[in-house]
Amino acid sequence: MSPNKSTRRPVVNPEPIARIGQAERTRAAILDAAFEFLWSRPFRDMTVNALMEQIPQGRTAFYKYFDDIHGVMAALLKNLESEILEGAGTWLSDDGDPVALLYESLAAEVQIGYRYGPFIKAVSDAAGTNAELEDEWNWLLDRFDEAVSERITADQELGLIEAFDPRPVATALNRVDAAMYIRKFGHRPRSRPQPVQDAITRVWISTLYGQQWATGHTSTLYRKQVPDPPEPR
Amino acid sequence: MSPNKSTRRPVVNPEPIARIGQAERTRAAILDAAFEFLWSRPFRDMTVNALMEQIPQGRTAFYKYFDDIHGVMAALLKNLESEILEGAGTWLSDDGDPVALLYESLAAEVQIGYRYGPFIKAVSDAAGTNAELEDEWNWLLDRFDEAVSERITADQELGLIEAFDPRPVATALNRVDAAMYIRKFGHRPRSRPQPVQDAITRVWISTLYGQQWATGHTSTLYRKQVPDPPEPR
DNA sequence: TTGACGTGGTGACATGATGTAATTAACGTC
DNA sequence: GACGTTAATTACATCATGTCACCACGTCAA
Repeated sequence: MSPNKSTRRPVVNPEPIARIGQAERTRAAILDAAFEFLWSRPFRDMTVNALMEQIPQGRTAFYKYFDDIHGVMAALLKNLESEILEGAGTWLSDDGDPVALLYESLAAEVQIGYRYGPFIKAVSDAAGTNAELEDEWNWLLDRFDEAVSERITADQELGLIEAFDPRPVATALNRVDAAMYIRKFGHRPRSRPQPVQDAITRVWISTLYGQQWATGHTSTLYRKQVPDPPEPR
Repeated sequence: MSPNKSTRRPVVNPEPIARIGQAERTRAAILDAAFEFLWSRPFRDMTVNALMEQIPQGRTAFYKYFDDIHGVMAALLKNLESEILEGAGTWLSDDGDPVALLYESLAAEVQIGYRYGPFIKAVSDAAGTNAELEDEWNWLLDRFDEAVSERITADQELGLIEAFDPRPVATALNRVDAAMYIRKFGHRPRSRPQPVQDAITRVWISTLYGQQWATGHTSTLYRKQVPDPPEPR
């Protein structure tokens, strides 16, 4: 292991010890600043300047870590992707009463949609301004469509769901969810999650398993004449 | 009625005759150029420059007619609004078999969604980049929600639709449509309209009137193992 | 100790889109 | 022929973006 004169340097520990992780920390600081920014302001106001004013480094340091502002969104989306994906997995894989499992899945998904509402809206907005990000976002949504589609097919073979072309219906149902999260949870103050969950659940269950299963699963009894005001906060 | 010397000028015909309408024609030319642009390229590429290169006037003439590029989108949206609104009116107002009327309404709406797909996507994208336009777009969608909600309430009182909070369900159903048009008809080549119409129809009818009415109204028989390729064009 | 090297960061600059202000050309009216 | 109005242009200021050359600092080998 003794390096001779012609060896440039040992391959181990190539980076200066004291500065290891500095790049990672700066990069993480940018991502944090972006996420925090999007919590209170729309994506359209998020400039490189606005982000870098929140951390000690100057503006151009940004370009050491990301190509542009959409690169930040792509990175944030990737971070979140796993959490989003695992949230709604119950109905997609488990055995048991399909209606009950679907209900549980949707409830969990609505929680995630509520929690990340402003960020989901930001990704959707950002996708409109950048082709690559649009592709990634659509690709993620398409994976949902595919997963739901497969589950529909399985239940159709079991006779639990009527025979119809599953893919477009899966797309339609998934779009309900995304659109509702963006619309109802995208801006603060966010709407109350319960009516959103009830509506989504009703649409999914009615479409897939039949109306008779839908009513029992809306957790609040609906009484006419009682409007529901948006939640303060 | 004879004007005396102190009268500035007669109120009639205040503009020079030969140039009457020039402004209107230029404005219309800008709107035409914008619409044509959006037919083949995404909103994010539509700059003032790109628009004004398509007509004889120079770039800055643009600002005589619109505040910015979003002003163009707002004007286009207003032009289209009437057509969009009248298309889906059948189910909302007429008497007769509600399922059949809903089916007709959705079929008409899908036609409009197909025809204006790229433009609808452009409006949606533009709404993400401008607060005023976002408000107008949401306001238009909300009017749909309100109209559908009223129709649901009416049919609930007739016992045709189960009792549930109509507003969130109306929102959810309308978002299915908008999201599907944007996703399936937003880029060219557009997807075939029929599977979209079938899926939307199924979701709406199942949710409102019950699954048993849905199947008869999907116009193509679904056979498994037959994938549907996107339409060329 | 010293000099080469790699890392993280900065300042100056070029670019491109935007929007405004002063100005002009055309034309009709009086 | 002077005047006013309208449509449009030229010149300019601004702002966000992205790149490039350079620097400061610390490590390591000689």
